[in-house]
Amino acid sequence: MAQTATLPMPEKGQFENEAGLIFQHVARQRVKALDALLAPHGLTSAQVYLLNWLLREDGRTQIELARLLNIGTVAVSGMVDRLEAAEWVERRADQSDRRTKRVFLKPSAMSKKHVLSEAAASVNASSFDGMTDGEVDLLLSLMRRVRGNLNKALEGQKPSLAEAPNDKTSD
Amino acid sequence: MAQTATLPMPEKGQFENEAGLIFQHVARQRVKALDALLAPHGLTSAQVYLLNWLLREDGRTQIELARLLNIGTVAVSGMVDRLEAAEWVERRADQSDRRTKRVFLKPSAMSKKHVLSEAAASVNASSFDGMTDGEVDLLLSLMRRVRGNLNKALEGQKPSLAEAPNDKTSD
DNA sequence: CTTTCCCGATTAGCTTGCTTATTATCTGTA
DNA sequence: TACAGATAATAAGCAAGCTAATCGGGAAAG
Repeated sequence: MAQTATLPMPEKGQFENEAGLIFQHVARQRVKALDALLAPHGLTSAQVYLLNWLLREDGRTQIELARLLNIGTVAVSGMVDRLEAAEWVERRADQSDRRTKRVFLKPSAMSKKHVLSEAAASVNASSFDGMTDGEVDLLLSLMRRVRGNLNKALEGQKPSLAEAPNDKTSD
Repeated sequence: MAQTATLPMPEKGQFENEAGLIFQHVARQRVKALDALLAPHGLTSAQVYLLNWLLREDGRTQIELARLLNIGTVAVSGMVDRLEAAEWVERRADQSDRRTKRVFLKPSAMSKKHVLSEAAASVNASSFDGMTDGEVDLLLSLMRRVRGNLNKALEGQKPSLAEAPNDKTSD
C-alpha cells in the first residue's frame, strides 16, 4: 500500500467503487465473449453451462441443476423451456416422484459436446492470457474465498429459513 | 471419471467449468447483497453505481455514464428512466448540442449520499472478510488483468468498427 | 447550401436473473 | 386414514443487460 501520490491510482473512495464494478465487468465480458463464440450455434453462455452439467451426468432434476448453477429454480425453469423449444433437451417425468421432472439431452446437444467445452476453454484461455498457472490458481482461490464470504453474508441477511427460534427483535 | 478419490477437487475439465461459473457467482452475489442493503431505500445496486458517479460529478451525459459503467447506452437510458420516475435524478437538455441530455441529481438523491457509499463499502468489507490488504490488492490487480484480456479479446471479435479496409471475405 | 455521414438517445424485443405466489405431490404424524 | 407441512415445478411481473433499427441533430464535404 502506501503509494505516496505518484501513481494514477484513484483515492480510497473511488478505489472501492471500482472494486465493486470490476466483478460485474469481468462477469459480463465473459458472458459476451462466450455468447459471441456460441451465437453461430444458436446457443448462449448460460445454456452452455447448463448443458455442460448434463453432459457430465444426464437426467438431472431441475432443482439439482439450480444448485449446480447457483441460480433459482425459476431461472432453471425458464432456461429449460427455451432449451426444450430449441430441441436441445427434453423433460421427462420422474417415475417415483410425480412432482419432479428430469432433463435429458437430445442427440443434437450431444453432438455439440466438443463445441461447448471448446468455447468455454477458449474464453478461459483468453481471460487468463499472460498469467502463470500459479497466478490463475491464486486468483481462483481468492475468488472462492470471496464467494464463501458472500455466501455467509447472504445467509445472515435472510434469517427467514433457519434460526428465528424466538428472536423477534427485528423491525 | 478418474479422480483419484482423495481430494474433493474435481478434475481438469470440471475445474475449468467451475472457473467459468465462479465469476458469475461472485458478481451475482455481490448484487444480491447490495440489493438487500438498498431495498429499504427503494434503490438497486446498479442504480447506486450510477448515482455514485453523479455524486462525484453531476450533470454527465448518458454516453459518459455508459462508458463509466461499462454498459451500453440503451441500458443507461432505461436506468435513467427508472431513476427519473423515482425522482432521484432528472434529465436536462444540453445547451450546445440538442442531441445530448445531461443527468442531474435531485436533492433526494444527494441526501442519501452516505447511504450509497456505506452500502458499497459494507459489501466490500463482507466480500474481503479475512483477507489482508495485500491479498485484496492482489485479487483486484489480477481481476484488472483479466478485464484487460477480455477487452482485447472482445475487440478482436468484432472487427465491424475498426479495420475492415477491403476485407470482404466474410461468410 | 446541400448532401452525406456520424453520433446521442430511444424503441422494440430478447435472455437471464430475481421475488412472490400457486399448484400438485409427497411425507410424516396424529 | 387424514391432515398438516415440506417440496418440485411453474406463473406473473420486474430489473438489467444485450442487439438491431430508428430518429433527430451536428459536422464536414462537395
